[in-house]
Amino acid sequence: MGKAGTKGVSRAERERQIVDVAVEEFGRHGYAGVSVTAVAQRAGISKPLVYSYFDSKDGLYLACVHEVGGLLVDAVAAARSRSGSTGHALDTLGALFTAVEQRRHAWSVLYDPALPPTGELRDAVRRYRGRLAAMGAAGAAQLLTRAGHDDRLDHELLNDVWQHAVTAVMRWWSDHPDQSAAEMSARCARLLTALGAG
Amino acid sequence: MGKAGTKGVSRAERERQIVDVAVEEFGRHGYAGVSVTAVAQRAGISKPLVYSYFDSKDGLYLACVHEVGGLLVDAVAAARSRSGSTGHALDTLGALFTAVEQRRHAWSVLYDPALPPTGELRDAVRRYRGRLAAMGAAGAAQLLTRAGHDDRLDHELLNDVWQHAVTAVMRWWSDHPDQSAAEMSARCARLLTALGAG
DNA sequence: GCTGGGTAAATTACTGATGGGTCACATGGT
DNA sequence: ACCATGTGACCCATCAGTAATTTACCCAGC
Repeated sequence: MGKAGTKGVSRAERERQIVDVAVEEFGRHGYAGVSVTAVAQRAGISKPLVYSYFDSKDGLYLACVHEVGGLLVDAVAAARSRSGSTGHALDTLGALFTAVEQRRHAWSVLYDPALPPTGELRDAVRRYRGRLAAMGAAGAAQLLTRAGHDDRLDHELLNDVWQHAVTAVMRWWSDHPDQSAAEMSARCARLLTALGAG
Repeated sequence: MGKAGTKGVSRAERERQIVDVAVEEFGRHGYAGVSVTAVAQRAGISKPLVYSYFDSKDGLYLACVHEVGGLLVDAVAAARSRSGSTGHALDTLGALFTAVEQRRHAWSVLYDPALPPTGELRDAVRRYRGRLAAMGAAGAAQLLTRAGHDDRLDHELLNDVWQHAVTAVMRWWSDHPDQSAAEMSARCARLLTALGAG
């Protein structure tokens, strides 16, 4: 690469570039599978610059978490407010699809199962997951109570299953880049009706 | 540690011990999150012995894959033959629960999303996943065709969602060690009926 | 019944590569 | 001249993988 010296890119702009690259890399290969060097190279800069802006690998991942966490939470909240408090699953899914159509690996950043099990990173991830679960699974709770079940652990488990199901859809979408958000919505609509759930 | 020299443990027995430990470690922390040294320590032996028996880290993981792959495929096959070719999802789940009650991390070994994307390991995992999908999702295919949908990609996606849903249940179970296999079956029965699927 | 060697079961100590993280320094704009 | 932007080179821990060696078991032949 060329010599040192500024290239006319402001810190804020550079941070956005780095986070963009990092979200895709972390989403693809997971926290453990990505090296800071790799992110720096794909962003066209050197490793110390990443550290100068984000302090550590965890700091970089944390920035990604806040980026995609905010995106997803906002999308689901907006969908819920549009379709009333009894938001159906399909509306939530559709909102997620359009929100991440340009950044399809965003979801995986929040749902990497191999994160370091301690520290601030884990806490931030859990907070965002919790907020998504609280919103996305209000409908699930309705389902259960309507069926006469109100076991607390049942609710927990159903939440987990729902979030993993979304993960499955998102990963499948990553493997089928030709599919549009609208097509994904239609596909999920077919699946949901075939399953008999509204 | 003590000196060198045999401790009166045969190779076959030692291999079983190592694979047992490795399945748990790999299931907990994923392929990338486990070092061969850690497996050796938890098995009470030294690293070179692991290499002498399994050649490489991939070789060790491969042994784990065959172990749990065989276990799971056999369990699902038996459940299917018991409940006729139109095996319901609940029977499959119950068979899985009892099969892995003593090794609850087995499923995660087959469904680690961060495996090295090339090589024999990936192929073996894909084979076992494929066999499980073919059996477990025959019922899903019925669901879709009965609802009038026969899109090939829809089937693919539904398969993925089903397998991720099982992953979710298995991970939840790992986090709730007090639950028995029977309780898990009952819980999943409640969830399935609440969802309206049979 | 002892002895001695062949072999299986083990270990300590190394190597080479990679990855997180740091330092001293270089460059460009204002 | 100053500060933000930017880099090459380095440090240290860890990890996959590999000698070289050491100990215990087993079984011939005397």
